Amino acid sequence: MGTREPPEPKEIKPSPPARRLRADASRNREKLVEIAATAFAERGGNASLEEIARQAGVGIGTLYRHFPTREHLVEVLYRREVEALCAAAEELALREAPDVALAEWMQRFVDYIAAKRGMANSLRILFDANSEVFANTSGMVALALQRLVDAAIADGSIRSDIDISDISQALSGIYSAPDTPDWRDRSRRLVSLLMDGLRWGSAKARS
Amino acid sequence: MGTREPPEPKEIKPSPPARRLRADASRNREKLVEIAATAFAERGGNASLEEIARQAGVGIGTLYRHFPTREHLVEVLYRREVEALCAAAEELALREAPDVALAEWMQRFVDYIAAKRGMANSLRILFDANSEVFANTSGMVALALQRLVDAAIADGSIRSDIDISDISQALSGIYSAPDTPDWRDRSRRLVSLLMDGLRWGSAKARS
DNA sequence: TTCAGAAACGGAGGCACCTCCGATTAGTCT
DNA sequence: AGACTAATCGGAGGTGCCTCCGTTTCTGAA
Repeated sequence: MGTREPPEPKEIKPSPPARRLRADASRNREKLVEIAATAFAERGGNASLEEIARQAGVGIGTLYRHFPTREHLVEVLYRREVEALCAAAEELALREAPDVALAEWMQRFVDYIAAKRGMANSLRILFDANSEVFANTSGMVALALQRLVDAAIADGSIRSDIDISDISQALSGIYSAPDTPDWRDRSRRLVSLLMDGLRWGSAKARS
Repeated sequence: MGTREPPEPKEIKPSPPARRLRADASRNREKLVEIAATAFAERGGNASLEEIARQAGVGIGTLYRHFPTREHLVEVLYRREVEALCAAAEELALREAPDVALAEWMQRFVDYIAAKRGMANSLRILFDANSEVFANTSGMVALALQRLVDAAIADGSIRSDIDISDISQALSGIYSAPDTPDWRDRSRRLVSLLMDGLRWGSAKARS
């Protein structure tokens, strides 16, 4: 399998008007994204596009029309997952106590990032080609985190003298740890450790 | 052309004993390196290995036996060029006045790095897989630079209150400038500007 | 010089990438 | 309903990657 240079970047740009897709087209696109999501999750950035097309019951040409390059496809999947992650934040905020929601979400975030390791290269290329993607998505994630943190502070369940950049940095330490078999357990412990730190000195702890 | 992830790193390690190659083998290897050097220079990191084998009048299998991965080949070419660069330093030191030698060599260095832009990806993978390569080669280059600078300082033709890390940083500013058509002219001017700075306040300038 | 074994050769084959274009079909107009 | 057409489909085809293994070439010892 080659490890060639990226081809000349071939503009990854938003398709301007985006007239409504024909029924079959949008069906196929949907199916492709679905299949691609699991394929990339399983096989990492090396998933075969032909295999994806085959599993989606679609010709390779159709895949390439919808996603002219591997990076287009990666972009769509990436956005999709970021949105899911942010949606999870809102959902957790409604369902759980603020500090529990925050803890749970941080764990998901770490899992999510860890899963992306195998695609580092594709993502790097994507961000190079279209830095907007990175700006948008990281903004969304920061916003989700901000809300969870604000809620937990307002509720008095975590201390108020930290901000999300502190937390981001702590999280990055966790997910960049070496990739051992017990990685996930370790990261769970670290996240809960972090949470304990956040709870310490909170209004509730003081009371 | 794919932009897949790197395959699992497949050990790029020194071949320990390296028994003498059979005559035909070393002939072929030589030819391959030769051809590959120009192919990579022209087409960047995307040069086709099959094309290289073909031009060398050799089967693709032969190429892969000598260089099991693209990165092995890149490594050999890279080392070769670094050695040439260092050899040029010695040669210039003998032939030219110390400050002229330094100026000329810095220009070559910048050209050299600029030529490597297209292979950034392959080099990155190579360095990840075998960081020794990077350590060795950058050490060699630093040493070459050190000698030229020492000679020029000893000779009094440049100031003595700088060290090579200052110069390295200045050079990196030059070669990381945007890749416009007049890039080379600009870099020549910048190098000569840097040289003037180095000469200023030197023993000779003071006298 | 001869020859046997080791070493090297080289290309067929299998998979993947991506393009191109004739066949097919969804949606629209009469 | 039926015809029209633009959008979509899908796969053949050319190229590249890399592996595998039967064939050829070299070399050192007899």
